[in-house]
Amino acid sequence: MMDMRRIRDNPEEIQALLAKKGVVVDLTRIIDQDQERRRLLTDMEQLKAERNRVSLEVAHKKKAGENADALVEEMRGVGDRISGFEARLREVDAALQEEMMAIPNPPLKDVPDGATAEDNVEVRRWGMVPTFSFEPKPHWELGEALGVLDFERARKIAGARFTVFAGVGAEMARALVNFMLDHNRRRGYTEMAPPYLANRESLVGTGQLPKFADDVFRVVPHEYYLIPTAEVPLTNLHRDEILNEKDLPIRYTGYTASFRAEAGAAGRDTRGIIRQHQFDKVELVQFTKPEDSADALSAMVEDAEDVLEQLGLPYRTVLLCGGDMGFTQEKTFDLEVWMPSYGRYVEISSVSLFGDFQARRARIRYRRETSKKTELVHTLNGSALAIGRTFAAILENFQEAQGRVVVPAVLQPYLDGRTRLG
RNA sequence: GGAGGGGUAGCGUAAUUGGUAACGCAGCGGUCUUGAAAACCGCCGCCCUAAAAAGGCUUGCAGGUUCGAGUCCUGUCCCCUCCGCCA
Repeated sequence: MMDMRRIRDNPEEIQALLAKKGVVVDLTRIIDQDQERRRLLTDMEQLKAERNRVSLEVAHKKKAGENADALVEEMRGVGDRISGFEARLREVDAALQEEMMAIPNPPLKDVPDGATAEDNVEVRRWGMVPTFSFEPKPHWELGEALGVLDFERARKIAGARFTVFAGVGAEMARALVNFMLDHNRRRGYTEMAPPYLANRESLVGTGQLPKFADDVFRVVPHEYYLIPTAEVPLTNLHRDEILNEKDLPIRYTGYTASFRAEAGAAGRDTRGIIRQHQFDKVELVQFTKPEDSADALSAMVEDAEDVLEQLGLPYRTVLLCGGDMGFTQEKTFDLEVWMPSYGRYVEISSVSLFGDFQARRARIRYRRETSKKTELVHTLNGSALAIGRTFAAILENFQEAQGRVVVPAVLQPYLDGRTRLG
């Protein structure tokens, strides 16, 4: 959620920034609502002040054995007026809240203009795109032939867009998780293993709800949601908390499964394991002071990039243009791994800065040592990395003519020294 | 799931028949001291405000009764103990 004061002070600037995300909003109504809200609030508080004062007087009189009926009678009317204000305030508040919840986080000024992924700006490219002396196979064919991916049986168990990692495949998926967690831990992140189900409040906090209810799985009849990313539980670790300045930055890494309904993506990436209802991911989450968040973003991008470099996978890093960004982000870098079957780079990590947008929704603050004031923290997160897509990239990039696959050196210790699949 | 007990500031505890949240510890600042400790004084929940004053809010959460609710009523969440079930 945005800072209302920011909207009040610079509506034109906000509107221009939101336009970068392709969002057109009329802020004048919100500004009017906010004005109305604050007017009601001050009027009501004045009445409450009167009530508090007179009630105390009643108490004194009664204690002294005097009659206070006149005052009580007078306050009865005040009480009714307060109730009236409260009711109206509730309405205005709810309406304003709903509007505010629906406004995306405006991108930072240095986010490039553009409408689609075509307009993203490549900032870095690493590694050699492999060339093959034979016809390379897509990962779904390699995986089935090697017996490490079983789509058929996953369909029987759950349905489309699910995969069974079988045998050595399961081992390698787990090796990837362990490798990434160890990697991130060595770079200063504390490992956390959170719940995979979260309540409504948590999803509102990170921004998935109320607007994107169609994208997440809800566990009926309970008010639980399957987490669409570890960002939800890891960020909500500190919801409704006031952190100590000296504890910042706080850095977490965690492995979880992630669940996405992908309601709008029917027909895209239907083959293979690129787009699944359930996938594994190792996530990075960070809480920083506002002045530190920009540097933290760059560092987090490097942390994720290093995972790919350790694995030897060719990738490029792009700065997303406004039109390709999500609802909650104010700046996002995507890491895209080379995927031979696609003949292009495919997103394997997304590293984002959220400013105080999530912190305001989730009430995550810290106390400044100097001023003793509470301020909202900045939150960031990024994948390091998506396990399924990494798995697919390894199969495709490191395949050999006979259909065998070379295991990256850094994974071999996690696989009893195994050098190849197949 | 059932029965009972309990949620008050970071922690531990108070609060006459309903009368407007108190105390200790910890923490912060200060006095004193060569330094430290002790002692003493002050601060020590949140919001609103550029800030302060003033004001409002705050006893898990949401409602209700009342001039006034930590206290009474309803709903709900969480924790503890026991029973049941269970990886």
